[in-house]
Amino acid sequence: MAEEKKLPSRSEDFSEWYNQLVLRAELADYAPVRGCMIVRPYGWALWENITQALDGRFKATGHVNAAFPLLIPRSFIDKEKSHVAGFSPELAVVTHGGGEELEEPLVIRPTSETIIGHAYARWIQSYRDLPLLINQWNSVVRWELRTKLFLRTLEFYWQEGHTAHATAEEAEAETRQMLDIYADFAVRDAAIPVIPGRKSAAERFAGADQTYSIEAMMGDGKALQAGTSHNLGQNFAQAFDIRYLDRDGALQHCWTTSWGLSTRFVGAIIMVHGDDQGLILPPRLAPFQAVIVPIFRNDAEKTSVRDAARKLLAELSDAAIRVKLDEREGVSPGFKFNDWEMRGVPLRLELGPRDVAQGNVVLARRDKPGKEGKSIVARQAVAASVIEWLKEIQQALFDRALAFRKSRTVDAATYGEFKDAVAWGFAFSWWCGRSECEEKIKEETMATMRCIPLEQPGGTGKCVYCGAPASEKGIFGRAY
RNA sequence: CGGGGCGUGGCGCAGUCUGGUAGCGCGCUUGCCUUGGGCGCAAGAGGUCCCCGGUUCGAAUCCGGGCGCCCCGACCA
Repeated sequence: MAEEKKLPSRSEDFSEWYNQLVLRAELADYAPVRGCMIVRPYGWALWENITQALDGRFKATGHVNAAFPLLIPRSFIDKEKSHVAGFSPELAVVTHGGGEELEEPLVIRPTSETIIGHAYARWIQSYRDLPLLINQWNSVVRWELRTKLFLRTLEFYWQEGHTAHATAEEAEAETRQMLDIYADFAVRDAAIPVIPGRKSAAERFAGADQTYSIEAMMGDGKALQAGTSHNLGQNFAQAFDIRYLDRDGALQHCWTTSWGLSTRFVGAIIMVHGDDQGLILPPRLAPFQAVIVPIFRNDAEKTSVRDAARKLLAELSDAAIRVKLDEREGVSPGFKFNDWEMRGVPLRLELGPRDVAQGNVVLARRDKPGKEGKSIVARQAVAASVIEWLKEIQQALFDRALAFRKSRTVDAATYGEFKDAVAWGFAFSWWCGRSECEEKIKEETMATMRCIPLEQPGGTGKCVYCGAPASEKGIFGRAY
């Protein structure tokens, strides 16, 4: 078989493996504008499943969806001083409309804190209006210098939740609740182990008092921030006059939060689970959980196999399994096997004349290559087996990813150990909390403080860089 | 913005050094044959050689300028 049919090896050239996989699995394509991405139907189907998994959780916790405008007056961005500093360099600005130069330039939203803050100021009068819990699904634009499909594109799709509360405690509880929701989604639906934690001041969102994130380790040992939740304190409330009258008749500023998870997460799924054959999708998010490949030699066999395959399709669909029957003409079963493996379908069902005659179906799981992952299942037990196997695969993917992360995470106590650790994975080390140490580490090792995990070992130690007393350990790693 | 690579049918590339008929593989179309791991055979379709200017009898090729894309760093979800 020709080399060009294969992906570059994941272990030899992770970056190129990733790029080609995204294109060949037909998740996305390059757009005419640099750094922009066309999300193809298969990629969008995956994203839709992500959105549904999250949206259900948002609604279950009292959030509602709305839509705010794409265009924001330039002056809005300038109202919150650290927000301006953080976002100005990467704004796309509209200067003309209807053939005329605009009096005030409009920016294409890089995030919507400002325009939503403006609306909240008008909507919130009383403590009775609180909390206000709104989410929106949209796309935003940030003029990034270096882009990569899904991981960092000029325009990306995401959800951004924006809430306003009466007290600091409520805002903090909301911020943490949403972080928990992201972590739960990542673990249960995407089979991606994540480390929930607090960001350092240097890594904080522009305009936030506190930023939390879930951090995941990719298949090359690098870190990816997979979701963020910000406690904005009263910063935006003050900048946009979001105030309410409390029970005692006193005028108070609100406490606000924002939280987001983007199409970047698709990149995480690819980089955590994929292998040299292509994608491996977690069953709970896979557009197709199973694919049926019919096999036949002549017209007589074709008819009987096709009829059997269609019955099987109906039966599995009735069992609420997302299943696809591949009836494409003119391509061999072998081609289809490879094709669906590239696309990461968790389970393949092979149905040929032998199987029809013997009342069997051959099941092949995507996460175990070759013969090891194949078994023959009695026809009447197929639906039950598929459901069982999908659960098993979901769990196996998580277990494998967690084992991988553990194998590449070192409790580095010395700076020497630390440098070795971040060259290929994570270091979990004591940190004094000073930005100077963080900065030096970054300069010398290219590793950044990913987060201070919520889960701490307790006790105290010495900063891995400067040796000063430290009360918390941080996760460090090279990041996307 | 620094470093590197590259622009030639849809995709991947050769041809550029040394100017002279635009080529190969894959893909695509049609027909036959195949189908249990990326089938085979045959016949076809498809190209402003990134753009502009210059040199020349003649430019994909040489010279000048521009544009774009990808990769690696700094910034970032």
